[in-house]
Amino acid sequence: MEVKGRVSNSIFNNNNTLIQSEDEMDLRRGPWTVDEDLALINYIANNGEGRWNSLARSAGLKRTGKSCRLRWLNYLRPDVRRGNITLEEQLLILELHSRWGNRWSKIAQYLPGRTDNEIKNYWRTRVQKHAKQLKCDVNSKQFKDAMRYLWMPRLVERIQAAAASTATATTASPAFSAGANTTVTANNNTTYNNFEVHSGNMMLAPTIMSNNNNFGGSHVTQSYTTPENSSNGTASSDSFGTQVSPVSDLTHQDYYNNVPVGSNNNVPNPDYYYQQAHQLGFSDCITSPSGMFPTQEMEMDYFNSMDPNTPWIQSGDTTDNFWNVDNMLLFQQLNM
DNA sequence: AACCTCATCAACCGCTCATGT
DNA sequence: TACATGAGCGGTTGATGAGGT
Repeated sequence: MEVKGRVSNSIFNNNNTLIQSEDEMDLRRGPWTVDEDLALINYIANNGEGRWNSLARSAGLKRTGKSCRLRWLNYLRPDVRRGNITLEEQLLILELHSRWGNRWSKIAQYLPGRTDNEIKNYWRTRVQKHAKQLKCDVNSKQFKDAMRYLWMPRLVERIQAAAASTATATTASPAFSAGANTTVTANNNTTYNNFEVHSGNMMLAPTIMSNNNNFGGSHVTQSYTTPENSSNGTASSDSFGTQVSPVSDLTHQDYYNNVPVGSNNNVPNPDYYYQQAHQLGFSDCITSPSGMFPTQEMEMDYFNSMDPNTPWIQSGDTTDNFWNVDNMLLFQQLNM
């Protein structure tokens, strides 16, 4: 397939004499062919990259310099990492995006081998999908809270679980504790079914058995203890001193050096996210009534905004759903 | 089998910033 | 200092394939 298009600049020689006007040029657009790729790779191998407009001409490519640069950086570069975004990478993207917003190229610097384009695509297709499911804007406070206090800790747990299952032949330690009651009554007598224990803090599931969507004044009156949690309340205060460096001048290695790791030593400590909330002034984080949100207000905002028909439980890709198969099973057990 | 919908991702576009003259 | 050019960034588009009906 050959797609021809106009270019934005005419070509001049060293004497600034017009060699070829825009209209005379016959530039290709659209998908790159294997031959074009080879031409670009060979040229860069011999001459290096940079000066993309002249490179395109010298390499005999009927492409704009921009197009060559993009093709090289996003696809042909030898250190481009391909394949699915890992859990660790997902976590990092969420974390860094919460700091920097849509600074894709900056975020990409912290994910070796990943391109800004790839991260941007990930964000648009996966993350924004969740926002859509929750019927809230991806930049809204509610969604950011959900991301920080639901999604990210969940990712950390799953990373830990994966690491644990790799490290030992035994079953990965469950992030959830059985035996918790299935019904919780709030101050306003709203009854919540279908909750789970989440890193020792109870997390309300979306199925809220209430006739009243207004959470005014409500909070959950029970808390739960898990093996992980048993140390949270006491030890975490000591570890609050661990901080990630200020945003501006972190290097990629700095970042990894500063994110506290759990006992596994390879993965971040899930407490980290709760600790960060604490540092932000949400000192109720760990002991909040529901354990889910740093403040009751956040919890109310979040649940008030939720549509009871939100499709939280979905089939398909479990790598980025809040509710994966494990959670579903627990969910069912708790409600038998 | 044909059609439709949706997710994914490569590629393009317009803009800004940096650098050279 | 002003202008031209190249490089890079973020937003958007469109081709493609997978899955559902």
